[in-house]
Amino acid sequence: MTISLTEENYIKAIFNISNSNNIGVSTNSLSNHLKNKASSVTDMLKKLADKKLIHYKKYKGVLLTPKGEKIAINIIRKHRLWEVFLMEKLNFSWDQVHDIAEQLEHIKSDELIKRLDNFLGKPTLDPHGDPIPNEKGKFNEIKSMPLNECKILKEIVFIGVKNHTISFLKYLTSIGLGIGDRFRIEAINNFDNSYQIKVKKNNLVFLSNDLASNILVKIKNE
Amino acid sequence: MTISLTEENYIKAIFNISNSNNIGVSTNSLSNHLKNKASSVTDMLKKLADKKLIHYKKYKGVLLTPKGEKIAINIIRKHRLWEVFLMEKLNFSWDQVHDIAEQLEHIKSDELIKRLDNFLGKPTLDPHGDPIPNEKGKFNEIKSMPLNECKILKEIVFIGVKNHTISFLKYLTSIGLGIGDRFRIEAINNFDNSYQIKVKKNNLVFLSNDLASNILVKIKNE
DNA sequence: TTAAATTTTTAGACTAACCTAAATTTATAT
DNA sequence: ATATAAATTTAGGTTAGTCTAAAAATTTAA
Repeated sequence: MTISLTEENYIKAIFNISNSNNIGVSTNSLSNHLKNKASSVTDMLKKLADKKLIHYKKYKGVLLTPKGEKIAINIIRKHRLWEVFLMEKLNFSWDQVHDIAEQLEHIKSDELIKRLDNFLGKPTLDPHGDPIPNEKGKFNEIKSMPLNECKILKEIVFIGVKNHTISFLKYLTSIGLGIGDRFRIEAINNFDNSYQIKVKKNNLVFLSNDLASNILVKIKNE
Repeated sequence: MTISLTEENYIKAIFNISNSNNIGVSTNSLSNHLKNKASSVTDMLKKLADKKLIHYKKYKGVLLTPKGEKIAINIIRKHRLWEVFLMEKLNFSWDQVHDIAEQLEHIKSDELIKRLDNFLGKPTLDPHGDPIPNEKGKFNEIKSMPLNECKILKEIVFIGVKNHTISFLKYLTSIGLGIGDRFRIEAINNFDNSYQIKVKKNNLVFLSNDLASNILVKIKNE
């Protein structure tokens, strides 16, 4: 069975949305995500259901079948491996890799991905701290929390982002924050729940609660 | 102006055919090359002509405009750079790289190609000995001749192939012949113009004239 | 130089993936 | 509980790229 580029993008979108919401994916959420009209989405859902890639009942939202999920995970694996390649080997910055990987993820060759994985040293995390599923599709889940859930002053490790927009990533770079960096919560302002943190030897940085909610961290030594 | 993947493939085909025949490309030759019906080709030719990528006059065959040629050369540059990557970095063999590069050549990012080129050390030849056009589209033409034009026993350098099929490439590998290798013409059989050559310390190998016509060589020290 | 063969184009249809507008179903709010 | 709002689907249309069959132009060969 061949799966078109467009079908791949729908499957990936269903996976991403259901993974963050953990419930049946609505037609409208897909329509927003893919910037297509809801009626176009309905058309495609019928097609994917015919191919047994999703469970679809009119008006009830969709979920991937195991077969669909396998395809989704493989695309994500390819996307993240290519991101590592672009950053590690071609020296792109973490805010430049997404759009190119969005194209590369559709290249069809299992052998290519196997060799790329080896070439990169079988990485388990992509440049944004997201886990790379292994060849069998298993994710190595990392326990993390949004920074704004830390309510005490502590030494913290920055391990990922929730928001992947270029501007957000560039902002983090501008305040000297990169994946794996340690920093300290110096103050939490209780009037607006904003944060003051100190990254390495840099000056104090103020972060709104909203911003902090998009920074994934773990407590040092935990 | 955006150019679809299909349009890119037509442009590339026109370039390749006109470069080997050096004359206007016929509808039928494109039809054969692309394995599409001639009527489909005609449709696309009209579209490419509207976009000023080809010169097209009904029944008269086509040629690329400078604009079209620039696009063709860029695709070839990308194709060949990716082939070098696949072989040099991912250890694919020279008979495996074509099909994957056929997909990778359509990835759109000038920055990516610039960085890939640098990463690979700005190679000038691909794994089959074909020249890689530089960023400005200039080919470094190598003077070569088909082996079957050598009529005297000589020391020879293997620098390219005319036939790029997997089976031909595998055959050359099986007799120990790789790009850059030197070998000696030990005999030319005048009844059928077949060749006997000695590659390194290997035994004598017999090559039909037809086979020899697909092996591009230069005379050593010329 | 004209008839036959070949090549190319035109005409009309199909599919995938999109769209708008209207109809239908489900959710929400008095 | 029912009217209104929101979400979803259906109906019908468009475009890109393909196809088959028929018509037209060009080439070839007697």
